[in-house]
Amino acid sequence: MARRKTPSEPEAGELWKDEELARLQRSLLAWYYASRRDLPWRRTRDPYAIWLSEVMLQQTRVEAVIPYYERFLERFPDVATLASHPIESVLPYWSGLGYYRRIRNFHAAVCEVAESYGGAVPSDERFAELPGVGPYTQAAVRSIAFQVPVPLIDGNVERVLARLLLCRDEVKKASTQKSFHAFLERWLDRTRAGDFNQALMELGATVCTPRSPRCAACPLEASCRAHRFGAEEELPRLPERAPSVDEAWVVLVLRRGEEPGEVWLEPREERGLMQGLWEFPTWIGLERRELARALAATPSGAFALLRERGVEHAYELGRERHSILNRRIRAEILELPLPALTPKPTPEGRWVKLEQVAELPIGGFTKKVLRRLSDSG
DNA sequence: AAGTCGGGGCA
DNA sequence: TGCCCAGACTT
Repeated sequence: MARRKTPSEPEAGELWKDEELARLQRSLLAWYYASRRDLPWRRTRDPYAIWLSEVMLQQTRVEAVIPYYERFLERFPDVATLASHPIESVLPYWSGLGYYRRIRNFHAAVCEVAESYGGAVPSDERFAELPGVGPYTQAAVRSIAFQVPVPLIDGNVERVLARLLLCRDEVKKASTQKSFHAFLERWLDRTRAGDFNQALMELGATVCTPRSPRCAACPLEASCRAHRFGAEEELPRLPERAPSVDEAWVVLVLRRGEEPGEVWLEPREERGLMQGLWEFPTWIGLERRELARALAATPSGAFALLRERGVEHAYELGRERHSILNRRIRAEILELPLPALTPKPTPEGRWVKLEQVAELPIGGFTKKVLRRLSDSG
């Protein structure tokens, strides 16, 4: 009888014997207890803190999250504290971390927990109804903070399973996710779901890495089908990424007053990219050729662009590289002496004391420019 | 199912 | 320079 894919056909995972899954479960957990990293959110059992860590860790590396996590938790240690502060005073603690929608959703969700759940994070299915809580975060918080026996799938788990099962389908496809979920339902240690889930992610983060996986150190090596066929590096299959685009910025720094003085900042629109974040006036979208030509001139080719706009003098503060999503940005930062270009406070912008910039939400690039200003006095 | 949404570190 | 990270939401 010919093999054919039907919904009733056993999922790939069901080809594994219970006995082998039980053995792999034990070696994975043993490895985890012996090798896990000491991370801040592994030192707490507080659902709020664990939830915060999971939100920060979305699409963001552990090392990048740690300082933000500690600063945020110090300022907003619990549901009641966070819920009692407006989003405007919370946003600055996310400045530079990226994906700013996450903190807006988290704040809204925590407010809902304060109002509708008496401040107690719900451990049941209602948790998944909160804004910003998707399939991954729902399973992560419920299993890690409440020991609810639900499996989870993140980028690490996708990689480990694609290799272990030698799955050549795109891991993001709904059908692949479904078969991974079915496999995990069998493999999951239901008495220690939180540890099991973290073990799988930890393995993906530290051993079963995207490139050069350390198979010799892997507790699943003997059973890994990709390793058996030397196919580790080919997996997992991910959807194609949009090609990156070069972008050139000219960033204008306007200062006034005694050092450290004030700088002129403008808020981004309340829609689209980095909504509501404050930034220096910026000319964006110059052609690479145009900026290259401008930068090639002396002392700064961008001055030519300024002259076209009636500005005669400017100091070059330096150049900066930055990346936002698929954009690779090269920026030239210019300081314009007043009154070369003197803006008036409007709803679109205002003077901000340098010591008070930290109270405004800003992005990673603005942060880099500000660091330059304080470093150079 | 595809597009949007940050930023950084590493081979 | 390309890759991808403890994803969720909108269309």
